[in-house]
Formats: sequence, structure tokens, C-alpha cells
Amino acid sequence: MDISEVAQRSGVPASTLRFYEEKGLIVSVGRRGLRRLFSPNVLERLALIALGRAAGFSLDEIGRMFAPDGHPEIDRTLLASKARELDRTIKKLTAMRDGLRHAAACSAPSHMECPTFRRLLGAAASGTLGEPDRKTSPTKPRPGNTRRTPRP
Amino acid sequence: MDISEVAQRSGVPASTLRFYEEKGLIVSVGRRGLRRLFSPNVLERLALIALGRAAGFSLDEIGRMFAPDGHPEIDRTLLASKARELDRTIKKLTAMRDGLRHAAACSAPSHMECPTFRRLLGAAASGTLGEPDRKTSPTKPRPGNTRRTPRP
DNA sequence: GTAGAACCTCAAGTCGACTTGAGGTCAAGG
DNA sequence: CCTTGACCTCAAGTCGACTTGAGGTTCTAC
Repeated sequence: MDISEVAQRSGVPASTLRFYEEKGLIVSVGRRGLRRLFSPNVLERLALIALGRAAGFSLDEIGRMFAPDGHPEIDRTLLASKARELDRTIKKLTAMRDGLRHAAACSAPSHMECPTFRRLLGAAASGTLGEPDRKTSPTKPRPGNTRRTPRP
Repeated sequence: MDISEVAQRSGVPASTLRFYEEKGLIVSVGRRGLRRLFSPNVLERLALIALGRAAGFSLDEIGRMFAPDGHPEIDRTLLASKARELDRTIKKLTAMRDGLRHAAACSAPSHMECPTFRRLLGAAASGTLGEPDRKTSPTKPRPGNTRRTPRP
């Protein structure tokens, strides 16, 4: 498969595939002229990468999950600890969600007069709610390259 | 209060306070010589900012929540929509957490042979799990300025 | 009156995960 | 044979939220 086919099948832009290769996350099995050739295995690999990313692992962490010989060698304790971390995050987000819901529905004239809101505020001020997530803005699906269409 | 007192009381580094002022998120009520003077109100404001950040709002979004006259003027539908967004995130994270937990405990020789894991993999590949969060690494509390100690 | 701590400004750097752009190469179709 | 378009490389840019550093000013204490 050449790069555009991988891009199409996986939904990962070609530029990203080159970037991943450079980082050692995927490998091409050769070249035809200048062009990379990929084995279909790369698709599974990309799925694994997507999963890792969705779970909150960095590309570097993901890279370390693949044994030098190639296929995944994932430390189960690492997974468990990520699960615990997610669990903590979930709890915080749940508290936030409930607080926001309440604040949205609360009939107090100003939010500052709502006890629920003030309680949340206190938690935020004390850092209990933790550092915020930095997520790619939800309203703007992705700048530039849209998935599955590497650009005409 | 001068900047270091605000920093101490709020846990927000002085550099960040200057940055926030520049962005229009907080205001100083004057200067003594060159030095900024803050009213105690700024502490509540900072708490509000922290809360907003924890809820996943960007600084720009937070800025828009304060009416030009000063105090918060928060659109309740905005809160509700953020609550819904958080709810979606929570559901995804919960799925991930459960998947990771299973994978961590699963006795299949390789993760690739575990059906639960493969199901998760499929979800990740199809984008169902959404774009990942970019959160400040949990193991590295924060580079540089530690809270409450602006540096000797 | 003078040292030095604390503050100031402004420009530039950082981090992660990519994207973009300029300029070059190559293979297949007409 | 020649065009064209898909691919290549490498450097630089982007985004958000800050931090860092150099170089300058000022308040406070001795």
C-alpha cells in the first residue's frame, strides 16, 4: 500500500503518517522509487496508536509500548495505572458537570449567590479540581486536513 | 495588595497574573510607582478563572463571560452546553477506563487476542472515542514555578 | 545613602502533535 | 517525449497558556 491508501483506510493524513514514521511509531516496508510502501499491518498499528492517544498516552509513551522487535508489549500495570488516572479524572469531571448543571438551572439572580456554585468555586480555587484538560476545541473539528480526504 | 500577595493567596504565579492582566482577565486598580496594586476582588476573579479552566473553557471564553463592566455575566445555556460536553467526555473516558481495566487484568497471552481489547481498538480506529485530551502530564506536577513559592 | 530585594517591560522560548510550504523527484499516461 | 500529479525532504509555522531572561526601575531596610 502506498501512503495515500493508508491515509484513506485509516483516516490519518499522509503528513501524520510521515511524522509517525519519523518518530518511529510506524515503519514503512520499503520504497518504490521515493515512495514509501506500507504493509497492511500498519493499519492495526495505527489503531493501537489511536487507542493509546484516546486513553491519554503521549506519542512517546506509546512508542515505548512497542517492543523493539515490532509488536505490542504493553505493561499491564501501566494500563492499570492509566485506568486509575482516568478514574480520578472522571470523578472530577463528574463533579464539574453536576456543578455546571446546577448553575445553569439555578434561579439565584447571580451565580455568586448560589451556594452550590460557590462551593465549586472554592474547590477550583484550592486546586482540588486539578489542572484543566487541553483538548482540541470541540466546535472546530480540525483545522486543515479533514480525515479521509487528504486534499484534492 | 501587591502582586506577590495575590500570588501567595491565590497560588497563581506573578508571571501568570501579569499575563492575565494583559489578556484582560483581571485588572489592577492602580500602581504604586511601577508596581501593580490589586483589590481583594481579584481573588474571587481568579477563583472564577480557575473554575472556568477546570471546566474546560479557554481563557478567551472565560474573558467573554465577564461583562465589560466587570462582574460575571454567565450565559446559562453556555454552562448547560458545557455540562453536556463534559457528559460526553465522561462517557468516553468511562469506556476507556473499563477497557483498560479489563486489558490490564485479561489473561490472554497478547492483548491482541482479547476480544474486549479488540473492540476498544475498533472504536479507537473509527474515531468513536474522539480526539484525545491534551492534559499537562500527571507525573510532572508543573515545570518551574511551584505554587505558593514564587521562587527565592 | 546605598545595597539589594522585589517589581517592571518586552521579546522570545517552551511543550506536544502536527501542518504547511517551498522546492525537488519520479512514474505512468497521452 | 513530455506533462502532470502524487510523492518526497527539510525547515518552519501553529495553537494555547504560560514561563524565562535580559535589562531597567523602585521601594525598604540598614
